[in-house]
Amino acid sequence: MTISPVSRVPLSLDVAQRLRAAILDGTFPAETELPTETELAQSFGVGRSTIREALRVLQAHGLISGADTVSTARPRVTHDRTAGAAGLALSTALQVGAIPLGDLVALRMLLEAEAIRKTTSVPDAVRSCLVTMAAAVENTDIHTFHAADVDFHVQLAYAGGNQALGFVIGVLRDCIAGYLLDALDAVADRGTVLARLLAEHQAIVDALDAGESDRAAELVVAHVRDFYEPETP
Amino acid sequence: MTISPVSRVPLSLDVAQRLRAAILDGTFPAETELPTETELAQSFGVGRSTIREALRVLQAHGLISGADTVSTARPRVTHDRTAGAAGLALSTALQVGAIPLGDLVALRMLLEAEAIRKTTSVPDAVRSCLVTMAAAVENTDIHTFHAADVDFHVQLAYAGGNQALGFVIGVLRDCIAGYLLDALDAVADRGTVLARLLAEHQAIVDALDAGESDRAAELVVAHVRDFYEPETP
DNA sequence: GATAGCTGCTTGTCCGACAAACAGACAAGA
DNA sequence: TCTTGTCTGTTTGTCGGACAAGCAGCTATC
Repeated sequence: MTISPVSRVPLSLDVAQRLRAAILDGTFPAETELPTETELAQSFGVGRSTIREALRVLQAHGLISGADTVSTARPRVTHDRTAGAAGLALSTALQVGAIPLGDLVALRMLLEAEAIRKTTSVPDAVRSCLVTMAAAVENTDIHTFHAADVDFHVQLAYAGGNQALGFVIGVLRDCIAGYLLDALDAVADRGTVLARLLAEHQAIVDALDAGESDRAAELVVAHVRDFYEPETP
Repeated sequence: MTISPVSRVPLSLDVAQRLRAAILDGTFPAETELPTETELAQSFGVGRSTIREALRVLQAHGLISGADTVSTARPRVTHDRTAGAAGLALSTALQVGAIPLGDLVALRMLLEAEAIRKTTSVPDAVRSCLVTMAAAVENTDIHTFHAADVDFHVQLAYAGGNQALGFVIGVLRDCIAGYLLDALDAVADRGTVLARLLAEHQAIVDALDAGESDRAAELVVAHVRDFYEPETP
């Protein structure tokens, strides 16, 4: 009877959990390089392959930066982009059908309305998004427009002052982005649609500038709803 | 010049993405076993280690069931538990993101109020949580009470019908759970506090039973707020 | 002092190996 | 014939070794 570990999780996942805990509790502080794979393997008493699998898991959770961007030979720094990972995971759940799109949209409306209600002044970053969008409308550049659109909403969400709110809205946007782009792609008369969207964004900012947060909240709800339920007039 | 792939992502991540796409587009239907690791390695033209790393990534995304439960030698079936993976990712992001507790609580109040406003009938599961809580009050059993408390709110959140709402509330609860338990631990007169919390939960259910969703929503907001800001009378 | 080359380390990938667990076949006994 | 025990093959989980490529730091040369 050599061993008899408590449960039956593979070593690699166990290591992943321990590494995750070590990162979260600050043993490996943020923006710091982790030890070498070989060092980790030795300190955990496992083989390098096992460590690599564990690192992949952490990477998928966004806790360590690594190969998803450049993957050069530089070791690896610690957590960042966890929000992106969460967005991806949420969007996966969405695609697989675990969560209906309509529910996500409803949630987004609720959150954005609340964030805007709490917003008193419009940050410059939001205004510059409007400028970018306007330029994109000229060129009928869907992708630029969409990027600015996303930025607009996220910036506005954070402007409300509640970081949790801003964060979740950002994740939701990441998650819905695919659908949005597809929808824009499928639209025949893009110029008109983009112009209308731009006008709606502008109206929201105008309402906020006028100090009418509640009206801005209504506008944003309508803005989101209309886009996802174009059939309802 | 043997190859020159577009960017510099490691093979394993590339394989992971292709596998992910294959799963999402139905090449590997749900509840089906994937091919053997060796077969996958051959069909992708890579080594088994590479496939294993890719599989870990998919597993972290919740797209394939594998070792997180039993990890027995049975091959592996496909997607499920993507929501759980998304929850973990979101909660990780929230922890790492150093989001103030107050913001999390505010978000939770907003979401729970909305969920309750949308709730018409109280599910039996929620009522049984009340029973469990009552028993826990008798024994001053903090942990059981807390578990039932969490279950109560999550069940109620899903009762509103919006799965995304329930989902996010569950994640938020996970994030806040640590704080909550600590707070309960620090309380001197636990019996009184638990009894009061139980009464508040009961009042929420009563309001819902009476068809007064709005009042129930107010009660839940007060319930959450009072717990986190005990100084404000 | 500046630059070019060398050396070592680290990652990404592959391969071969082995124990353990499981599935199916196959043979022995009731 | 049916049951049961064994045996073999397959598959996962893990390890170790191997090698190419990129990068850092040092050294030697101009």
